[in-house]
Amino acid sequence: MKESKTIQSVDRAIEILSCFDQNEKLGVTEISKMTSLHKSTAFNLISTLEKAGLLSKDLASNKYQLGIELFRLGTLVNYNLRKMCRPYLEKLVEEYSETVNLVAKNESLIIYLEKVESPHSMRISTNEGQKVPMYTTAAGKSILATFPEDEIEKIIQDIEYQKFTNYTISNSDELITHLKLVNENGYAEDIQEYELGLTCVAAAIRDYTGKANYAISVSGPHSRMTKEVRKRIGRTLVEYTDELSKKLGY
Amino acid sequence: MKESKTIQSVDRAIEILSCFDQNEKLGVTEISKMTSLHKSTAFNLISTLEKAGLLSKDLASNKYQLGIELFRLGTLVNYNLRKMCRPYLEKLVEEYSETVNLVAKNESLIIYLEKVESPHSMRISTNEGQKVPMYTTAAGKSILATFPEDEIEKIIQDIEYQKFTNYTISNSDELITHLKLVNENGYAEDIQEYELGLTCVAAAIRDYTGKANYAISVSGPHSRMTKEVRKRIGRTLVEYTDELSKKLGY
DNA sequence: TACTATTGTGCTATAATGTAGTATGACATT
DNA sequence: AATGTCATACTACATTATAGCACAATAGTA
Repeated sequence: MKESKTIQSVDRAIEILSCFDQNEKLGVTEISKMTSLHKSTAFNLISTLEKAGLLSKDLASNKYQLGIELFRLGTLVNYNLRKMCRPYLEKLVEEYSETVNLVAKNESLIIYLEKVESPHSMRISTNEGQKVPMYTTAAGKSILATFPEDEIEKIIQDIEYQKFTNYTISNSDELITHLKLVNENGYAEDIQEYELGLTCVAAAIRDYTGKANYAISVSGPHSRMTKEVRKRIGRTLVEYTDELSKKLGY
Repeated sequence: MKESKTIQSVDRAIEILSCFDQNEKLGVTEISKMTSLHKSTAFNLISTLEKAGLLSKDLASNKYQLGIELFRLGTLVNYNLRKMCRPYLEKLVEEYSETVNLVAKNESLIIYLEKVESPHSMRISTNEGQKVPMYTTAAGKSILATFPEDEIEKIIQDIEYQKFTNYTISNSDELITHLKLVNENGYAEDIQEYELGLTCVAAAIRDYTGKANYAISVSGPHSRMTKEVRKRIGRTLVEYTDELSKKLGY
């Protein structure tokens, strides 16, 4: 991939939007400091974004926040895929009464695209838009396992293992063992690897190349996610994701 | 409001993103035609957006689509408000078993921010990000009714009434009558005005100025939304939205 | 109440940037 | 094999965004 030139003002505008990762509301000066842009430059960019609805001004505090138009554009992302998967997510919740997520690969992370929540009051609750490392989630592992070995090698090299629980995968050998198991079973498990008490089963959705960018995962409290239950969920997931993969041309 | 100057390249970049309203996937040439930009200019803008993750290239078709980063930014919009309202939406679904929406004002339209769906198989299903005229929805009317008379006048002037059903409000007098009723009751009704068989009740959430930018609406099949039911829902909505308004400093 | 600090916003000259035109190579279709 | 269409690369030039300064409004402090 060539280092293509980017357009400065667009880059800067996007950088400004990204400032709102940490803060909900920001003033011009704050933004200019965070981005190291001249206050005047920041102001012009902000005004442009505001006029387009990507930012909106809060009249109470005279600060800016992310605008509705950005929300609307966000809902269009992967719209068809999400629409296509939704009935499957709902079926899964009906069958197993656990929270079901559709996730997408994003660099070395996965991001939660869509969820249907468990009806139980003790349930797993994820947030759409949330990002989590691949190696520590069932969904991430199920996606990773679809990649050819040499690519996996490359991806694995850059992982900085972080110990979330006692069960978290903490080195590449462990991860590769896991991935092999995933390919044998067709689905991946995460048994309290990311959070104590949280256990997930996931299977990947492949496209026409055989690679996966998406996965469906079922997450429940460890106590309810017994070996037996996980096996049943896994089988259903494989069935559903196979159907979806076919629809994507696999 | 002064006609502030906007930054051309940022404007153009946003225009490119908006092209994906109609089409999920677009090539460089298509985009350059839609935006009347030189192909080369479009390419540079697209590359910039792609590098930032706001667009992503589909390797199969060599076309571009909206990127995950845009989705992630979208989930941050009004995050706190949505989080604050969610428990109320859920309570409403539990109590009335109809689909509940949180909507926001956006110019002369309302946009669906968040929903919790009815458990019934016959249910109203809206899409987050969808836009609908204010005058033809309970939510829109409930918001409009909170504005001072002179502002209402101004907004009403620009409405182009479109007849969706036999019950659709079709002129400003009718609308004003409706709005008066909304202020008497504290909540708004839409009885098959937008779509036959679809009936809604809504109440607005006010901020510290007394104006409303958000509303909660309950939507159900007309057959289930009897006068009696609407009244009960209305009262609950007023109670909940009052609580929420207080949290916003009203 | 007066004073100070900090804010958002407006303006302009200039230097840096984005732009359009052209070129190329890849792929598909005929 | 030839033609057309596509995404992508490069460069010179003119347009554009930028930084610096100025100012008014607000918030905070003495």
